[in-house]
Amino acid sequence: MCYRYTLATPRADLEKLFGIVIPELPLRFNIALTQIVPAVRLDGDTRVWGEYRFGLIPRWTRDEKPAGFGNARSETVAEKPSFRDAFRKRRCLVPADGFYEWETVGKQKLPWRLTLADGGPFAIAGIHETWTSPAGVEVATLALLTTSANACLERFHDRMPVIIDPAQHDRWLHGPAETLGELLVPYPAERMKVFRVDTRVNSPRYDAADCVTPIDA
DNA sequence: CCAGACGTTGTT
DNA sequence: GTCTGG
DNA sequence: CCAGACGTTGTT
DNA sequence: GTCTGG
Repeated sequence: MCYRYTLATPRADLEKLFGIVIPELPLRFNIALTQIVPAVRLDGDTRVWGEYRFGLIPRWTRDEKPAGFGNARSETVAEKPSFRDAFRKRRCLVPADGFYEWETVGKQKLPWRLTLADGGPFAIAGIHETWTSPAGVEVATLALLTTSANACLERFHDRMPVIIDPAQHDRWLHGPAETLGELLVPYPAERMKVFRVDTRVNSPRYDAADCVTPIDA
């Protein structure tokens, strides 16, 4: 699964990956739920950069402060009432350059970071939804799709985020939804790497460059 | 008809 | 233990 | 996902 | 909002 990730890639590299102009953005070393994150979506046929609250809130949610859903299972996203409209009509590409997983050892929670083999940026399959609060405030929200895990996730659990290859970005954004099943698969373990990082990552309030520094396992 | 659910993950 | 916040 | 709060009253 | 259960 994926509830914590990083986006600390220079803007120029993200512009190259997505083929659009991107505004200056802060380097992020520990993105957590409820925070504002960027994503690429379609406006008509044009890719546009937008900002969303991480944690999708279904349109019909009446709570004052709903938590929202950080992840949606790709196997069922097309049917679930909370996600199906977004999956059909509001898919997005969520830029990242790594994500975190935790290994529980006794009482300790030890964080690891997973990246692509070359350490470069990639896109996670996302869906977005606009929620209107009881007070009438509109909030753009998103969730990340998950699939079964590859061997790199073995020591953590059996889910991982769906990573969309650059060659498939257009297909993910344009659909149609019925044809997207083959994109919602585990990324090859051979093209990823995984390494321990400092437990300071555990606190979602800690967001500094040393979050991504490899340490000995 | 109305009420109530609507979701993910990991852990035990 | 359980819920909320990030 | 993990961290941190979880409560009341009166006084400063 | 929409579907399911009673």
